Amino acid sequence: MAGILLVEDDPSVRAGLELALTRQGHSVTSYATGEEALDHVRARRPEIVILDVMLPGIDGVEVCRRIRKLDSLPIILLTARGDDLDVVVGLEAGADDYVVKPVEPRVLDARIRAILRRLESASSDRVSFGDLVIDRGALKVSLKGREIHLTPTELRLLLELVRHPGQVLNRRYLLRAVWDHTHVADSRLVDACVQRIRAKIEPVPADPVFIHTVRGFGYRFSPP
Amino acid sequence: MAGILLVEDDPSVRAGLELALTRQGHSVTSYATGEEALDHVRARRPEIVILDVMLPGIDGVEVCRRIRKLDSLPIILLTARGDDLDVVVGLEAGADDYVVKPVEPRVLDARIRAILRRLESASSDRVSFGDLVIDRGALKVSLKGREIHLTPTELRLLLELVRHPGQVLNRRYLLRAVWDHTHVADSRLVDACVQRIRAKIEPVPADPVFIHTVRGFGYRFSPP
DNA sequence: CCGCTAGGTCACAAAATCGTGACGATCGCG
DNA sequence: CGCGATCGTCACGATTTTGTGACCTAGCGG
Repeated sequence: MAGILLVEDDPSVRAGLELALTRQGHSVTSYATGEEALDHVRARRPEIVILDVMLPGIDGVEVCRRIRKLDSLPIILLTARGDDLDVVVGLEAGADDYVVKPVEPRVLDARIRAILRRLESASSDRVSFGDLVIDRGALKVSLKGREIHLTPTELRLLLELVRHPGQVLNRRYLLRAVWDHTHVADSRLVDACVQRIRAKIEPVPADPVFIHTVRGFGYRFSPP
Repeated sequence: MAGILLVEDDPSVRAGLELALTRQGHSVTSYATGEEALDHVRARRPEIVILDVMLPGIDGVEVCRRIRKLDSLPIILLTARGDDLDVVVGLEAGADDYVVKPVEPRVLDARIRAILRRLESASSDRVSFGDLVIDRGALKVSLKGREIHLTPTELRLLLELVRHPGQVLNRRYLLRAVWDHTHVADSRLVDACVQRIRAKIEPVPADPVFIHTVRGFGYRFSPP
C-alpha cells in the first residue's frame, strides 16, 4: 500500500488521526505544512491525501489546487469550519470529499475506503457496462449473465477499446495496440474484427450500443 | 446528459431537491420507492443516484447494495440521521458519499460534481465556450447539452480553429492544416465547410457567435 | 448610388468510408 | 493427418461525405 499522506498542523490532532488510521490498517505519513506535503506528493506519490484546510503558510484549499495540477490522486479536505461555502469552494478546488472535524476515525476510514473503492473499480479486474461484464482477470466476457465466447484477437481489441472508454481510437492505433505493426494501414482488418465482436455482444449489431463507429476517425467504446 | 436518479419518499423534499438540481443544470428523474428506482436503473442507466435512506419498503442502504450488484454507477446516500454508524454502514454498502439532510443544493451539487469529475478524469480533454462543448478525446461536439453531428472534415476544421482561439486563420493555412496540400487556393472549399459548421453550431448562422468572418483575411474562432 | 469583390448558399456528382459475407490460409489439437 | 476454430483479405453495395462550380448577397470604396 502506497500509504496515506496526512497534513495537519495541530500536533495532537495529527498524532491522534495518525494513530487511528494506522490502527485501521493504513500506512500513514504526516506533515504539518502544505509545502512539505507538496514535496512529498512530488517525490513519493501517496495513495490518498488528507488535508487540513487551516494550515500555516499555504492553506489546504490552495495545496489541493496545486496537487491537482500535478496529479489526479484522491484528496480529502478536513476542516473545523463546516460552512456551506467552504465546502463548495473546497470541492471545486478538486477535492474528492470534505469532512468536518471532529470526525470519528471509523467514519474517516469509511470515506477513505469509499474513494479508494471507486478508484479501483475503474482499474479492477472486472468492469461492467450495463448488461456487459468484462473480467480482465479471467479473460471472460458475459452479457446478461451468459458467457460470451470471444476469440483472442477479438478480446484484445475489446479490452483495448474498453481501456479508453469514451475515447475515439483510430485504426492505426488499434492496429499497433492489438496486432503487431506489420500490417498495412488501410486494411479492413479492424473493421472486420469489430464487426465480429458486435455480432457477439451487441443486441442489434446494426445499431450498436457499445462500440460506436466514428466515421472518418475510428471507433469509440462507450457504455449505453 | 444521462441524468440524475433521485429517490426520496417525502414529496415536498423530493420536489424541492428536484427543482434545485434542475436549476443547477442537471436532468433529474425522481421516484418515491426503492423498487421503482431499481427498475429505473435496470432500464435506463442514470449517471448518478441520489438515494434517501429512510424509504418505505426496501430501505436506501439495501437499494444501494442491490444497485451495486447490477452496476458500479455512483450513489450518494441522503439521510436525516447523521449517526456515525449509519455513515459507516452506508459507505460500506457501496455508496460513494453520505450526505446529511438538510443539505444546501449548492453543496449537494458540488458533491455530485466531485464524484462525476473523479469518474470522468479518464483524461477526456474537453473545452467549452458558452453553450458549445468540444470533447477532443471522444470527438464529440454538443450545443446546450445536445450532441451535434459533425462530419470528419467539419470536425477537423473546427478543431483547428479552436486550437487558435481569437486568431485569424487564413484560407491557405486552413487548407494545409485540414486538407492535404493538393487543393487549389481559391476554391470555395473552406467557405463551404465553415458554412456547414455554422449551420450546425450557430444559433443564427447569418450572425455567427463562434466562427467570425474576417473579410479579406480568413476566419476567427472566438467565444461569445 | 454604383460597381466590384469577397464571401455565402446551394445542388449534385464524385469520392471516401463502412459493413458484410465469402473465402482461403493457418494454427492447434486430438 | 483431419478437423474445426480463427484470422486476414477481398470485393461489393449502401451510405455518407465532400469538392466544385454556378449563382446570390453583402460590404466597401469612390
